[in-house]
Amino acid sequence: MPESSPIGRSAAEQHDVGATAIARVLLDSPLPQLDRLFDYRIPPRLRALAVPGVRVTVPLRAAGRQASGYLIEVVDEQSFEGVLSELVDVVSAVPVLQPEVYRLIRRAADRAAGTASDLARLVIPTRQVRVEKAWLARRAAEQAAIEEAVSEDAATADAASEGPAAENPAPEGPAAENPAPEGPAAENPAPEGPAPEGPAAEGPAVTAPVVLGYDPAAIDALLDPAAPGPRRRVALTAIPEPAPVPDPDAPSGRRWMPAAARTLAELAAATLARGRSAIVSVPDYRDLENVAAALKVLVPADGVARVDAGQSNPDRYRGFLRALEPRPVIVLGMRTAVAAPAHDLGLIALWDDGDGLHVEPHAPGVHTRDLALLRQEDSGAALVLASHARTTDVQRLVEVGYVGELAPTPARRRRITPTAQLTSADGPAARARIPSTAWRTVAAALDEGPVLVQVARPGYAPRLACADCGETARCTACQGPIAQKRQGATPACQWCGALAVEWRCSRCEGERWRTVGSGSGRTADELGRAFPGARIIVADGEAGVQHVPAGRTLVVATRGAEPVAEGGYRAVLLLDGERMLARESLRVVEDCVRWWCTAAALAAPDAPVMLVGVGGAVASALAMGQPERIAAEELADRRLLRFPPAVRVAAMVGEPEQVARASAEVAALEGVDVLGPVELDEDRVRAIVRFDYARGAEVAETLKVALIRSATAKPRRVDGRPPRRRVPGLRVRFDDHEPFDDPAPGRPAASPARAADAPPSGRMGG
DNA sequence: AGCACGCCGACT
DNA sequence: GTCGGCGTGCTC
Repeated sequence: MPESSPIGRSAAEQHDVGATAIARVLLDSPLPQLDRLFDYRIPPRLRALAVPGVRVTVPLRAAGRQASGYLIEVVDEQSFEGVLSELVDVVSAVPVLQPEVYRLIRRAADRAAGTASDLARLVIPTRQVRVEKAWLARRAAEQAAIEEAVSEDAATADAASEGPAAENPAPEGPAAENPAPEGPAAENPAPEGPAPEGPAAEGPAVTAPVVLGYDPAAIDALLDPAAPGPRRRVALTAIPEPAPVPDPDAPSGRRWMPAAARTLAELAAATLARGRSAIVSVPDYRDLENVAAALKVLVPADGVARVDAGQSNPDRYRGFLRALEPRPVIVLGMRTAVAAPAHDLGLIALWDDGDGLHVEPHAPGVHTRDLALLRQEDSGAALVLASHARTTDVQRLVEVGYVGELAPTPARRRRITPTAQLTSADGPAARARIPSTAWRTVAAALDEGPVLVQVARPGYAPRLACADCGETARCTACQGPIAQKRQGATPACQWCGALAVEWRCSRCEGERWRTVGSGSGRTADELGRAFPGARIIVADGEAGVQHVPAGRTLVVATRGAEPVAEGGYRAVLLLDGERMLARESLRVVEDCVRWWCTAAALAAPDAPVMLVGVGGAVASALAMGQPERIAAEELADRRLLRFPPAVRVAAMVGEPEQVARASAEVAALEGVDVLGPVELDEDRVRAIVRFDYARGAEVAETLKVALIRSATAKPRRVDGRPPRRRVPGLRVRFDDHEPFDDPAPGRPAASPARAADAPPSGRMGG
């Protein structure tokens, strides 16, 4: 594979002038039948620009005569037996799809019967011509400066040496006066602002690459390319505490965040200090801001490339181009960060792989964790799968010996105390669903500082029922669940938003309803009565809370919306465990444990954490501070049932004949079985393929053939009727998070407030 | 997606 | 013989 750089070696340099240079091109098309490389001759005028990774336009009979694509490689001999066309143009000199990333998306697409171009579109931001021109000009200027330096003093070892520091000095900053080429951290001063905690930094604040709270030998092995695989790929259990990071923008000069964010930043900084790049991928924006804030104290701004979708297009492209430069960088982003370019990748760190946001909603729906695993395998970088609560997927990797385990010192384990739900007592505490022991603990903790109460749902009353017959109240328009947002407010449908003004019970025609259950608002009211004198704050997604004041403060938060309190909460109470566990889903237990452990990690190190109303093996593992055990038990259950992640799955949706044919083809393979089909609507069915990991390649290949067949099949006339529309086609999705859930068509897009009220979903096949 | 190509029925 | 409708399949 030829070395590539943003300027790059040209085809002319790689090949004798006159020799036939062939460009192999990935077309930018979602059609599965076009998902392979096409050969084109490179005309002499384009030889200098035609390097791997650049965007090109090519002639393509049909498809509007021309298509765009990416030049993947330059070869001497064509593999297509026929007359080749010529490249029409090289769109820009920037090699946006480098060979390493192409290999990644190619393999990811092959695993999921998807197309590489679908993944390329996700992973490469849209081109911004102005941004690109500025970047190219700057790079050219830097190149010129280097050449000048070399000619002025050819004997200078720095300038002549290989390696990122010499190749590419920072454009501004005293890089020239700082001849300490020990990696990029050494060549740039830290940004203005307070020095990091710990060992005081003198002179240019180069932060000691320390990862706090973990065995230094284990961290060394992790970042040592010579260490054995399971020491370089680890399931890292995060420190379950909040941690302070210096932040000049914060009122107190410090910003508190889950310690995990700081750990990720420290790992990335340590990698950068070793002269290699790091990728940090987090599920959401809050995590991203935290890691960015932690990185700010550890590395110069120039050392970080942000590549998240939340940015403006120009900013995103700028970050992407920074990642593309041939010198080490920390790439920080969400799902797509794991597929970003990065010079000499030394670390891939993924935070909280169980978070649903790591599932890519766009085709082919590849999970960030799988992309990270593939990238690790190809690049040989270290891999950190960090979380508070291990997923069954990662547990499987641990059990097969592919990844090792890395946990903070045992003293830092977090014990979550199960607390029985009281049944008969009365009073404000009972009405607020708080057992008396927990009430006493919270009352005492409030004297010392803020207390967190986690509840399952936002709003006031999450469910209404008919006052006469008890039937759950449903929207008269769309059958959605009806909830009351505030006390006294008119209830409204959670799906379509219609106000339930002239509501009637669908069973008994009753006209009066009553509330069932408690949302965050109602719980807050009740807690106010149970703890008079405490200030109550509600954080439920709709009302995002950034700052928790000190003093007698009770924070009532829905899972996932918990704010961080300075120094940590003095107690954490997890209230609706039983209800959370009642959700019908393959991954309920994993999800619940993740929500609980994430909230528990916001408590001060020695503060009590209580889980109300949950018993059994889950509660005892949490009581021992060993959520990993739960993952192991869950995985054992899935093995018995032959459910993911013990096996892989692929959902096939489409017309009955197509699904039946594809089903028959995959079912013929060994180690493969098919569940269904079940009817989805009038003309679509769904079947689910289950297969052993070792059969993945064959299953994906077989389904890709079925997809091509479906995409190229012409509409067939039915009963001599005019050409029937061929809308549905066959759709295939691998390794769905909830493979047995109904897609429930017609429902409005889930918002955080509505997520808990997802329409009914049935599990099938077990 | 579009467009050529080929097979078959109906015409000069 | 040859024209043209439409279904099939390919795109370097």
